Amino acid sequence: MTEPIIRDHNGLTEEEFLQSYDAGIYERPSVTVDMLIFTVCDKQQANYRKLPEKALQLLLIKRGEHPCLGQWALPGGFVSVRESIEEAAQRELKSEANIDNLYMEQLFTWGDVGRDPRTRVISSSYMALVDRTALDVKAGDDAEDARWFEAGCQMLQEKRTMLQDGYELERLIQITLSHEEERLTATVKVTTTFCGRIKQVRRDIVDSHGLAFDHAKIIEYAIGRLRNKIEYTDIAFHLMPPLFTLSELQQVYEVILGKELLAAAFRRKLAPMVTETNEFTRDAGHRPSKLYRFNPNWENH
Amino acid sequence: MTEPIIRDHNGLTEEEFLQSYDAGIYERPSVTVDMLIFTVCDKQQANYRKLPEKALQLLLIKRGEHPCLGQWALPGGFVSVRESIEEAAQRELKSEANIDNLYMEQLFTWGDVGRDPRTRVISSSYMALVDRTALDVKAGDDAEDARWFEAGCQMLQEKRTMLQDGYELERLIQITLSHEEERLTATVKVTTTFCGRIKQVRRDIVDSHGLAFDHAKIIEYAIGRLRNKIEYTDIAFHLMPPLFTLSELQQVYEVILGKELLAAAFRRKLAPMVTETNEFTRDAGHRPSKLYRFNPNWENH
DNA sequence: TCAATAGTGTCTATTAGACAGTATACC
DNA sequence: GGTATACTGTCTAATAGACACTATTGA
Repeated sequence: MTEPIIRDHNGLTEEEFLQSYDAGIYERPSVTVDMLIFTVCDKQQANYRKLPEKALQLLLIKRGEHPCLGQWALPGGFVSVRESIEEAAQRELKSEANIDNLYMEQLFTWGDVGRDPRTRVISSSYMALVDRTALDVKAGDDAEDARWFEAGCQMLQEKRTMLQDGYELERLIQITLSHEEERLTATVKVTTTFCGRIKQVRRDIVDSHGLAFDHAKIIEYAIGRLRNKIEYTDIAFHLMPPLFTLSELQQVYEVILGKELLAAAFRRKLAPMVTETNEFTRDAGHRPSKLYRFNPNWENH
Repeated sequence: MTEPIIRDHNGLTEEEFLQSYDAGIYERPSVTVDMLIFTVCDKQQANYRKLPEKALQLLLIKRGEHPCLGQWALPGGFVSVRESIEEAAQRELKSEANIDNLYMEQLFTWGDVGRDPRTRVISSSYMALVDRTALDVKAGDDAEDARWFEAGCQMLQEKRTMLQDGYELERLIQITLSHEEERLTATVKVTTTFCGRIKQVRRDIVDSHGLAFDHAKIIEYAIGRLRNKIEYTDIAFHLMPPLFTLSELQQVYEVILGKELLAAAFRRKLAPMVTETNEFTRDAGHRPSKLYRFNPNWENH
């Protein structure tokens, strides 16, 4: 690919141009990554026969510095000019959850002007899904400043207003994050406007108790995406251990979707995504359950 | 919300901390927006009776400066520290397509280190969908440096390699952009790795003729997203004029999905999304077609 | 009249929801 | 035996695909 040498209106070749290029003339924003690291864990079982309930958990870090000192924030940090955003996200993941190889997906890049009181900060959010049993316990669990919070997301209100040529839909969504005595809550207003055939969505934080910056918005967005993608992709398996029962899998779906599912239909639908093994659960106080493994080739039957 | 005054390990309050905060100590990347402005236009009809074919078009700008001088690029520009990313995207849209109010959605933020030879550039891509009939003709159409290119996206090769605990799927996807004599092509390699239950996707540009920077990757990603979202959302209507026939709508779906659809099933499926009017097409050389309007309330029947 | 599109009816295959009913370990 | 979960069978409703058939215009 030997291209002819092209000169610009100043008579410079590309090489000459790049040598004279001054990158410092414009003010630049800072770029950070925010990690949403989700897991599913077992809650205490009520009686020896009952199965333990599952809960969706999110890793948060207590801020030890201004701004938002003492509040809980998503793990994250600045992207250096010598690493890609993905690399920064991986680095953050390694340092916060001590995990190298896990599922990670870019969610959204948040770029409002007043997001951070220090300076202009643009932040790419990434969602990571971790199998709890593979987690290094030391990270997050005991550390004074990093904790797994049980995450809940509930709709408080839905208001529809008709306009001349469309409507406005305003939903108030409450985020709850709890870890033992600690309980953080926030309300996010999600406004969907449909005006003159154009659809627009905006998110505003109505109130936020104990959650740093605009992280309530990001968490609301992430849970929505997780709920959505679990319906038509296989991401849920990233939350499962290598061997699992179909009941456990169903519980994971139920806790994320926030509704009960019928076992028969669930099994039918997920059958192609799993391979059965010859192993069974034991000592459960009831009929043992067959253990399954994820089948990565399910999409091409 | 009067919070107690909290002091950090240096004894500073948040206000004091922010006053002493020096934003300039770290090197920062530049942040830009890249706009993928899609339309659907009518191609020449072969005979007076035939309906005109539809084509998917994308707006590209000829670069008048280094780097990539003379190549075609997505419209875009730097995000200033005093505007949000959305505002920068809107501004770019206004200046390139002269449209204020249209559908826009953030796609992905590209942050590899060597993307731009000038300096470290992180770029948020936005997809905008425009009804061609609402477009200001002066923008894009005649301008020497801005043109609508017919966009095509075709799979050239699919290769599946089995690994010990998973597989790797490598697809070569060819992007074609043409405007009269001008014809740009690029090949993007999309590698999906499924290894140890972790799914990862990466994109590499294999070759790129006439397309600036890594824009081939971005275009491939955008067309994929468009194809995907048209199946389960109503975004296609942003490409339609206020009144349209169901056949036109079907043609738009067909050109985006790259396959033919059966009219009966298509009409059944889209019926709830549209409202019929009393108007008809005329002078078509065949049976007139009823005109429909988008029904923004379709989701709650 | 006929070419070309518009629009409908219906049969079939597939899938999701509902729920009853059977199976099985462990205390 | 009783409890709690595991798992299957089957009826029904809804939906998608296929395709034949009818309708309607302008040249």
